[in-house]
Amino acid sequence: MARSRVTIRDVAAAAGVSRQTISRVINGSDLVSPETEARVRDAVRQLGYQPNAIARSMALGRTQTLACLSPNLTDYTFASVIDGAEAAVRARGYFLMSSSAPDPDTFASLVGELAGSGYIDGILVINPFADNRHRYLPHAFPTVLIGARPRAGVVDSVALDDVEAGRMATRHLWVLGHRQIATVTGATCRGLFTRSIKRL
Amino acid sequence: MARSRVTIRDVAAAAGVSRQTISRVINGSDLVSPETEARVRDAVRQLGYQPNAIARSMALGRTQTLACLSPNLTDYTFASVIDGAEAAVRARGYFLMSSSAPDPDTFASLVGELAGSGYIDGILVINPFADNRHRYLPHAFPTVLIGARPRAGVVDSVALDDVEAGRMATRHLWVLGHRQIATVTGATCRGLFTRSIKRL
DNA sequence: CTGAAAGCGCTAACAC
DNA sequence: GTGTTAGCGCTTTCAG
Repeated sequence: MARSRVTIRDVAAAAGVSRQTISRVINGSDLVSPETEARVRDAVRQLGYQPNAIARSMALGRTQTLACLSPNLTDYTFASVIDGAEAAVRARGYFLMSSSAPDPDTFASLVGELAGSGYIDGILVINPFADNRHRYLPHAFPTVLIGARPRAGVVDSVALDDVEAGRMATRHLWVLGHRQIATVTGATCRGLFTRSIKRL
Repeated sequence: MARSRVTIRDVAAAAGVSRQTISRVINGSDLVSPETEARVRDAVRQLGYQPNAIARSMALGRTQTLACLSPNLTDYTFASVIDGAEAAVRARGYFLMSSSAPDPDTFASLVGELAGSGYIDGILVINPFADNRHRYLPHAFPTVLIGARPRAGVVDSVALDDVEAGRMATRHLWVLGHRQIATVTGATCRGLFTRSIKRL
C-alpha cells in the first residue's frame, strides 16, 4: 500500500545525497551537476520511486487537480465536454475529478465540500444555469462556467452561440438547395431555432 | 485561496483548547466533554472552518478518493456505470475521480500514475478486457473490475451475464406472443445473441 | 477528559 | 552545486 512505498528519503540514502537534491532532480531544477543527476535517476529507477502527490500537494498548497461538475454524466453533450476537458487538463499536468450534481442542493454541497477541502485547485461547471444552480457557485474560488451564456460576466465562462450555430446549419442546407427544413429540438430552445431560421 | 483558509490552529485558539481537541470533535470522538464540544462547534461555525482534506490524507495515509477508468466517458453504458459508482462512492464518504483511457497505453500510464502517486485509495476499471488493457492492471493495488467476465478470478469484479440478459429479454417478447424477433447489436456480441435466441 | 510531542513526504528558504 | 532547517495541517501515540 501507499504507506509502504519508497520515499524521497530512501532515494536520498541510496544515491548518497540529501532529499533536497532528489527533489531538485525530480522537479527538473538545473542546479544539479550532471553526474549527481545521473546517480539520482539511477536510484529512482532501481527503487521504483514515485513521488507522493499528497505530500507534494501539502507542501505546495495546491493539488494539480480540477473538478468538473455537471448535472449528470450520461448526457452525451455533457460527456463530450468532460471528455474534452479531461484531455486538455491532463495535457497540462492536472487531474480532473468529474462529479455530477443532479439538483441544486447536491450542487451546493458538492461545491462547498470541494472548494473548501483543499482537494481541488479550481472548478469547471457545466450548464451553470440549469435549475438556478448558478446561485450556489463558489465564492472567491477559481471557477469556469461552461455552456454559460455570455452574460455570465463576473466569472470566466465558455459559451456556445446556439443561435449562430443554428443559423449556420440552416444556411448550409439552404445553400445545398433544400427548402423544406425541419428542426427537432427540446422544449427550451425551440424559440431560438424558429427565430434563427426566419432571419436567414 | 486554500492557503489563506482558517486552520485547526485558529479554531483551537478561538475555542481555547488544543488542536487535538478540535480534531477529536471533528472526528466524532466521544472522549470530549459536552461543553468543550459545544464551544468547539461554535468556534468552527463562526470561523467557517473546514478541515483540509490534503493534510488529513497526509496524516492518515489515505485519500478517501477512488478512481474510475473507462475507455471513454461518452458511451452511455459506461456513463451510467460511472454515475452509479459515483453515487455509491459518495454515499460512503469517498470521492470519485473518473478518467478515460481510450487506448492501452494511456490506460497503463494512467494506472501507474494513479496507483503510484498516493492520490487514490483504489481503482475501478470499466470494461477491463477492452483492447487487452487488463494486462496493465495495477499490481498489489485495490482494484475492482466492472463489466469483467466472471472468469476474472484473481481480482474482485462485477460481471453482467449478457447471455442470460438476452435470453430474458427474448423470452419476454416470446411470452407476449411475438414470433418475429430481431436484434440490433454491435459486431462483438452478435454471436451471443443469436445463440441465446436459438436456445430459448 | 485534555494537552504536548512527533511525524506523514515533500518543498521553500536559507546557508555553505 | 548541495545540505540544513523549517514548516504545510492534520492525526497519532503517549502523558497527565
